[in-house]
Amino acid sequence: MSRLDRSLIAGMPIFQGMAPADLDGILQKARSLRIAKDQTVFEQEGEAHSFFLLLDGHVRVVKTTPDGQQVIVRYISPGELMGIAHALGRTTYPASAVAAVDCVVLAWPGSLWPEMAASFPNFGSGTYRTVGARLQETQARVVELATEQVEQRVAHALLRLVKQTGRKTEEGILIDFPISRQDIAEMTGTTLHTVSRLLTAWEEKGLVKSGRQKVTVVEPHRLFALAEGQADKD
Amino acid sequence: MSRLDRSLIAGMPIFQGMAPADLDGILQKARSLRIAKDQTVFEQEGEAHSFFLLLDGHVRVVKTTPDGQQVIVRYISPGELMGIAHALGRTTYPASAVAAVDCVVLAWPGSLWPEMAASFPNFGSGTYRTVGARLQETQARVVELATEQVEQRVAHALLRLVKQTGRKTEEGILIDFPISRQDIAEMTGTTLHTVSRLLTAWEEKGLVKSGRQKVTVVEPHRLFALAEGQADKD
DNA sequence: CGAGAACTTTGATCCAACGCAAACTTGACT
DNA sequence: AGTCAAGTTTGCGTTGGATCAAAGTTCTCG
Repeated sequence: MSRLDRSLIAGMPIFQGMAPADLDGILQKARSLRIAKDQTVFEQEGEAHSFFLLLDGHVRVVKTTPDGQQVIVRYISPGELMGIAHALGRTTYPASAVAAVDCVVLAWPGSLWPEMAASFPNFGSGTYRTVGARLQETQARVVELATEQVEQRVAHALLRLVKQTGRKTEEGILIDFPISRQDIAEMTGTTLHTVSRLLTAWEEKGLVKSGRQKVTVVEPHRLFALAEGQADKD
Repeated sequence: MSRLDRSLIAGMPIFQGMAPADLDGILQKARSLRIAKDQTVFEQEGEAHSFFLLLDGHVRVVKTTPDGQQVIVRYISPGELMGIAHALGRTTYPASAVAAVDCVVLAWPGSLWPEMAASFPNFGSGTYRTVGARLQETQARVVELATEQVEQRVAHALLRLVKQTGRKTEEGILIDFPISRQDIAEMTGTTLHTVSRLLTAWEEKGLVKSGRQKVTVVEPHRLFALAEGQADKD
């Protein structure tokens, strides 16, 4: 296994304000893994043996219902923790994590969590801040699902992805990993058919450009207005 | 202000395993407040000056959208913390808390949060466990809203309330505070009309008994089956 | 480069649930 | 005990999206 350099993680919010020696200590305990596209990092209901930090790539966190329906809980971007079941006092993962593209992750044995949080207070509190932030996002989503129409929900979902992982191109802001109509449907509680119709309609109005597993937001402001419920003229 | 006795809080999970002296220390810094029914404990967007522990009563936590729609995020039962914006690094409350009945709460200045978490590690970690648990519940709700029909969602909501605050009566398990059709609608993302129709239908089948601001679950098992998607015979 | 798999589009139909409207019931307050 | 407000029920028309069905595209890989 190759040696892990502290520069890999030094810039990340979670490790903010930690001494270089501490970073090295943390890295010493980590394994780094390469996860091929469509492979899972961890599996729902599986024994929570590890927790992870995404170094490179994009991962989608998916919950599957007993009857096989899937809901995408969130997308993980580089620098974010995932599989932190241990921090929540769970012994099993509440969702699966699937690589949306080839990924590189760091993994620590879950049993290390308590001592890491204790030895590196910044790491512990950073994790809790992450959990708190996710609670708020998730509650915002509950409000969306409970009060908004599909069109607004899909618009919000795209805007969130743009903010999280948008990459500027000459056409607009591209969502920086392959994402299908089905994926968007699973983020918003609708069907791929409805998403397809919405994207087509938006494309005709010049709000977005989209193709196979690819969405570019051309006019974020108008899409935002739409997300907030103001119907778009023309 | 009356003296607060440590027996008030000694049995609560959050304060588990804390020395009597610590409990006294914590209580010393608390004010106790009486909140009349329908009064707010704290208000969405308001400066997060305090965090709270519910001693007695029931509180509903409500988010209001810009266009005035309301969503009930959760009900708080005695022994639970609320308004812990500070623990999440917020300076403003993300929702309002309204007393569903006359309540008694303890309040601490929000500025005290960091030192309390530091001086009483059990209290700090207990809070984080609470936040983690709420994240999981909230994610479960997202899955519900995204995949289930209204009937299943309402059934799930009632079962959750029964579990949280159910009181046995000779008719069945009563939800132990006044709750209107409108409230149930705001918990499940539907309308009071639909809730009313569902309750009427369930009452005819003998699953529940309900009246003005009152719901009793007569046959939890059958309601559960319904919540899981198995249609109820007859 | 040709075939098949994966993804997307589009049309047609249907229905769960909403929105509106009006009546009814229950409790609270005077 | 009578009035009013708050909460609930119920009917009816409408509709946003789901579902079903089929064709069209774009990749991938042998």
